[in-house]
Amino acid sequence: MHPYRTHTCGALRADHVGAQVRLSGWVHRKRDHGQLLFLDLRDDDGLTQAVIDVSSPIFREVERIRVESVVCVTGQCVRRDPETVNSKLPTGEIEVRVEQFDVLSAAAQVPLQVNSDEDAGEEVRLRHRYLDLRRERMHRNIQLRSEVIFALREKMVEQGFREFQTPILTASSPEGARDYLVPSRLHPGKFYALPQAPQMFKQLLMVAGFDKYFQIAPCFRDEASRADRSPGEFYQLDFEMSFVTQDDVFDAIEPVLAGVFEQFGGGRTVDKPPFRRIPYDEAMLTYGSDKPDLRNPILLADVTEAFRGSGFGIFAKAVDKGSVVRAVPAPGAGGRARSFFDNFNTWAQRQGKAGLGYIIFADDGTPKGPIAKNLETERLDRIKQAAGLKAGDGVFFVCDKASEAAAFAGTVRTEVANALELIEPDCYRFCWVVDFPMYEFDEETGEIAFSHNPFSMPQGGMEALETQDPLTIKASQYDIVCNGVELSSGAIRNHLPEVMYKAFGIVGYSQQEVDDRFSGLINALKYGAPPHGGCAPGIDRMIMLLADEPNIREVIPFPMTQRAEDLMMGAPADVPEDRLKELHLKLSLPKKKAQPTEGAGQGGGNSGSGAPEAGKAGEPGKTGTGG
RNA sequence: GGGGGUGUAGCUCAGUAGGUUAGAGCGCUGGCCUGUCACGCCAGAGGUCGCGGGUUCGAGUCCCGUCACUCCCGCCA
Repeated sequence: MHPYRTHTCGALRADHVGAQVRLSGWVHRKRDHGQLLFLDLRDDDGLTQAVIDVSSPIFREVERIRVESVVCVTGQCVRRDPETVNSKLPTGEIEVRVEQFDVLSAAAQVPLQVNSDEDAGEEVRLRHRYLDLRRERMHRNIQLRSEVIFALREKMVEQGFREFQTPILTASSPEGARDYLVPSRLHPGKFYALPQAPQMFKQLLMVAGFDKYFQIAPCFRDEASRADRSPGEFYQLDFEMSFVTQDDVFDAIEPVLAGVFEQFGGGRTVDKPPFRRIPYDEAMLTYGSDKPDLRNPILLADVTEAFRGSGFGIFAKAVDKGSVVRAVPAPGAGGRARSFFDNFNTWAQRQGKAGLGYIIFADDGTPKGPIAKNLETERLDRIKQAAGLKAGDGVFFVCDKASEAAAFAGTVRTEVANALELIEPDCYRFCWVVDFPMYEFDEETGEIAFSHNPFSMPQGGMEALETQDPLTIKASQYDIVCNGVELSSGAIRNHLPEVMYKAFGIVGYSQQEVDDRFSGLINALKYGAPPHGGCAPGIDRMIMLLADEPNIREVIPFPMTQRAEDLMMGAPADVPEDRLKELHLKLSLPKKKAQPTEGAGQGGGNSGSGAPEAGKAGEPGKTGTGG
């Protein structure tokens, strides 16, 4: 007999009755009746009940075992009496009579309860992640993650893609997020950067003639985290294709995404390819967002003209000064109490906005509310028409500069739909947002800047760059969005060096600077580069959607805290002086506020992390180069 | 960098208007219980109320500072 197990804990069924079996696993739960004891034994595969009674010489020993200990149980698989069958368990028709019992590893009292759905605090969960991951929900999430990634690989290969690896130690990429840096021992004062994405490498693979690339790519960014943004590192399904148009890219990835969501979406409705395509400008106007949630039926409307020169002075004046008015319909809210609308107004003010005007159309169509009193019937009709309103509806108004109005109307759209419970349940709604602007005006610097990826091909190519106002040029840039979550962005790339120089010239880079900063890529483009493009959907976010988790850390086995610390491993950590010396580094730490040093660490007990208290390690990253 | 929330037993939380001995459930320890499956019953141990300072006759509660976790803005595809 195998020293540990003949079966896994989810395997035994009625047809195993009579067999001599051996199971190993964790003691999930104990039910001690004094003369009779039940043990639920758990492993990756499932749960099996083991039973022993007082007549056994090892009864006392089994009785002493603590939950979460790892044990090996040997005995006969027996059928349960019909009245004691547990229909909730796949193994519920049988149980194992304990004849031999070996403790493989005893557990101390656990700091969080594995066998409970009760949520533990995030800090405890992260500090003892191996215990947290034993819990059913987390265990399922991580298993799902594995299956989704396998399916993605399978489907990408089916589409003719090949998987490649690209360097982790690489050069700092000039645009975008802050890099994580790795000091070089052999090159004093120089640093590698961890890739924010394998962007340039995948383009170089295209130049190298590999037609279709993909990678489950780790990406590193030293930026603040959010509920949907993992601190430090995350994964993308990174891919790139040669000799393609935007439509070819969409055609390639849509079946992969739709397929995975179909397969793992738990029966929720999934949009069929081709997904809707929404131009950026329309997205901002109609949804108030560049990542529209299509589950939300509310469509915004521009009603600026209805207020121009109207009796509602606040808006009329603002419009004269260049503001716009966006209408956010609240379908069916006409019957709601006045307080429903006023609460939105106070909510808006708490957000630092001027307020949120509204009109209520009663069931007989009578317009009510302070704004309605100041508008003539023609104006009201115009608003009704533009926003698609009917009797029994409400409508909110956002009045502000165009960009702010769009963004806030988008927020209101979400809030109103939530309040009215209008979000379509149990579905995945996909769309592409296309035609992003190539450039934007940077209010802070007063200069023109790339609005997204600088390596995208401007629509209209060289001619557009030479003849158009830069702020009107669109990029061949697109985002894929699911349920209002931005899964990724992608682009048809700029593969022409002259166009590249020109594009960078517009934001103030000289040819020399472009050569200096992107030498790898720009040189490669000079030796025959295929037109190419791709995209990189975020894998963690996909799994988050599939697992229906509100937080991305719930689908990552070992995430860091919001401040990018690993509480379990103690990273980032101080390093000994001689290691710094070897790397030619000298610390120049920020001044600490004078503060009596705290006593012993707050970890207390046997946290087991082994991390020395080490005071408050100064901000990492503020390292100055030596010599 | 800024704003919000949270921090009380190993875990999840309650703690009323500042008042004497800080509670509950789970877990833990001991006892009882032969068909439970969130087993049940009885008893017990366990608390620097995150930390530091202040106000007060008196602080878990009020004030200031600080730390940690978290949500949001900035930032970031």
